[in-house]
Amino acid sequence: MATKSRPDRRVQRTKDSLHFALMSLIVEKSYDKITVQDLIDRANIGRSTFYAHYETKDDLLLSELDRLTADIERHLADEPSSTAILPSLGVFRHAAENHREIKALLGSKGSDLVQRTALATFTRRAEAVIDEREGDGKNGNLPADARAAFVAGALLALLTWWLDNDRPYPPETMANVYAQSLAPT
Amino acid sequence: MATKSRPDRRVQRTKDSLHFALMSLIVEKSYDKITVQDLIDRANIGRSTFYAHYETKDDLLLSELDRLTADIERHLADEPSSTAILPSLGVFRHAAENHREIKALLGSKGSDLVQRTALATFTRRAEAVIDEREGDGKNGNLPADARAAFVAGALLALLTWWLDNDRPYPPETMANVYAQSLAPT
Amino acid sequence: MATKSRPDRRVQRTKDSLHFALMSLIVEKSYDKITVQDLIDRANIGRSTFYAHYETKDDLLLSELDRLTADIERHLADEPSSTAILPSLGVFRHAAENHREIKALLGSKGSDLVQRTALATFTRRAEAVIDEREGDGKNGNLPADARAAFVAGALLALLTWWLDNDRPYPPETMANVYAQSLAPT
Amino acid sequence: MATKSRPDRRVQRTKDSLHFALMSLIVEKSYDKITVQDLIDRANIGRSTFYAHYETKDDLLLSELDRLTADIERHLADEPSSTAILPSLGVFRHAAENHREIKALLGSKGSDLVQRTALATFTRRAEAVIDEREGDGKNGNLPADARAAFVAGALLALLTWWLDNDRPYPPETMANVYAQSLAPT
DNA sequence: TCCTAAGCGAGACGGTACGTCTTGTCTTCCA
DNA sequence: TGGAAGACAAGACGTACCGTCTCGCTTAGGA
Repeated sequence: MATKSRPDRRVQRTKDSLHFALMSLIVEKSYDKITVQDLIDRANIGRSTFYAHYETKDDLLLSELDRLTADIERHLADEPSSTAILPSLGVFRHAAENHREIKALLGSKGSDLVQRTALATFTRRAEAVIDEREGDGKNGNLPADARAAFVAGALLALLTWWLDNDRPYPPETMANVYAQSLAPT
Repeated sequence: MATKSRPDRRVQRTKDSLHFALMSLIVEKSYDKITVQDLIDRANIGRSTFYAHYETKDDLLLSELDRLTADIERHLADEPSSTAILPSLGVFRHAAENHREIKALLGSKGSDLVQRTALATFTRRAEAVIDEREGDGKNGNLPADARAAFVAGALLALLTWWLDNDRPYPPETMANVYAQSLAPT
Repeated sequence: MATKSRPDRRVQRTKDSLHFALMSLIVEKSYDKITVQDLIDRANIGRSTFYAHYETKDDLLLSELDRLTADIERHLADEPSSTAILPSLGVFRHAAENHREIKALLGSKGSDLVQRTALATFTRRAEAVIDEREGDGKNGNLPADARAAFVAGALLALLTWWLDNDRPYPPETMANVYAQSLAPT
Repeated sequence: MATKSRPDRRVQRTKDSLHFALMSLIVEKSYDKITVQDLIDRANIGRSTFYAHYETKDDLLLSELDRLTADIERHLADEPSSTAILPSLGVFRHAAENHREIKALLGSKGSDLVQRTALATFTRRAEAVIDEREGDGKNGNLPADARAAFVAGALLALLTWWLDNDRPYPPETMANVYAQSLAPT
């Protein structure tokens, strides 16, 4: 039969309200002090409506994160990773443009869930790049997974520090710190 | 008047019970699923006794952390930091010896509170070392605080990854990954 | 605006459960040994639901009392108070009919809060009657408030004693004791 | 040997302190808001010292009560109970003399434990008097126990009301209210 | 254009954990 | 060596959220 009726326009409106509510609340207090009640009050929706769309508060957060992750992964992929394993200039530039949003999620007000997810993304990407270059044989004596954890952790820590301190240097400087702190591969 | 009466021996016994309870529980489930009730059941103490000694669950965690931080900082300080800014071999060796405890606190079962505290410790230490070497003029064009965030984040990420994956390589290999991934200073 | 939304049917069900729970518990142990936990276990409701409807355990008790007080006051008012200031036969008869409930609240298992409230009700009523008859001039030399306290205390004590001793005499005898023990006005 | 220790003078000192502490606290807040901690703070004694002498807070209260009860019972017994079953003038006079203490225990700030104990004392006494007069045959048709409950309750209520309202009339007036409100026996 | 199913707000509910408070017991230290 | 100090286990308190639920109202979209 497949009635597959067109999705109700109201659903998207509700999700948008929640998205907006979360981002506006996270500026005011750290993520884990935000309650579901806060969210639904701010979004002007009913309690059950929230749970109709998201299983938990973290579920909502992850749906925010999905959009950001996609963006960042694109930046990691697009840029030719010259010397460094993870190309960072694009990431810092993107973070500068959306700094309010990204700082909220990634910074000290955010959730460690975001940090963990981001670290996993970076690590996966780094591992892929290393595996690809493996043919060189260079540094083959050092385990690839550990090296991936290193570069991913370094980049994420640098990015988080930069945002938490309100971007004291331009993206170019940050990319330089990253590239020149790493041993040439 | 400074009555300064000798501390009741029972107090230490209670704190020890709680320390043991926390460490044994964190092996079973992640830190933020542990309730105060779990702790006092395991430690066989009364609810109010817990709150007589610690303000919150996090307070207890931090008191665990204090001991570990002191240990690790000693290892960071003792070792002559040859090339790398943060000398890592001692840290990995120490972590290997106390891996159960440190994995519990630092790993994915632990709290991001521990991660944040450890990162702050590492960063502070790195900044001190960089400032000290500043005389060299080398790399003086790159901001010291950002470089500190980089090395601290990299070391902590590497350490956390290593412990979470049950130490797949010996400490010496890990220290090598760390040292050789960093650009020579 | 007077939104005056229709009362949720569930609310009444919850209150009924609590009413029933209290009355069934007070038979088993004296009122002040009953905990809020006992009540919500017996009523099969959640802890916060209890506090959504009543501020404290006493608040629930008073809400029970309100119904009883209304009943009793009606009996005091309806009966032509022939000789005695407070007409008692109706009260004893009413108490006989609802003896389980009234004994629970008023008797030694109940709370002194109930005693105090009942005494206040009786005293108020007695004072009203005395004031009304004041025209007679009789006994005008004795203070009305003290006389009211006397008759109210006597009736309440008699009633309480009667219930606590499982009504050893019929209501008519009790009303006689009351009426004939009082000096004719 | 015969250590047969003379009661340690300190014991009496401790009890006195507690007596004083209770009486001074009951002026400030109602009996059941007073905690054991309040008592021992005020009396400047250790917690275990309190429990060495009294089983509970009520136990201390009852020990206060014992002294008062003895006094009052003497007044009930001494006076020739002319017409009324319970002779009241002595009681009111005694209560006037010790009004601070007796109001504290018997009044609205006190405990219903005191009320119950006092009521029992009065009732027992009244029953004794009625039994003694039984020979007359007068009123023999009315049950003695109920009549005792009546007169005891009336006297206690009158006394309590009088003290709670800060003795608005002299003891003689109160005794008159009592005597003339009762039917002549 | 109507009508019906859905989405929705409002909020009651059972539960769980919190941090506080008080009780009566038990241990330690001091005078 | 006995009493003051106070740590302790136990458990009730009232509060805060959670995730589920029931209720009518509103409203979009297919007929």
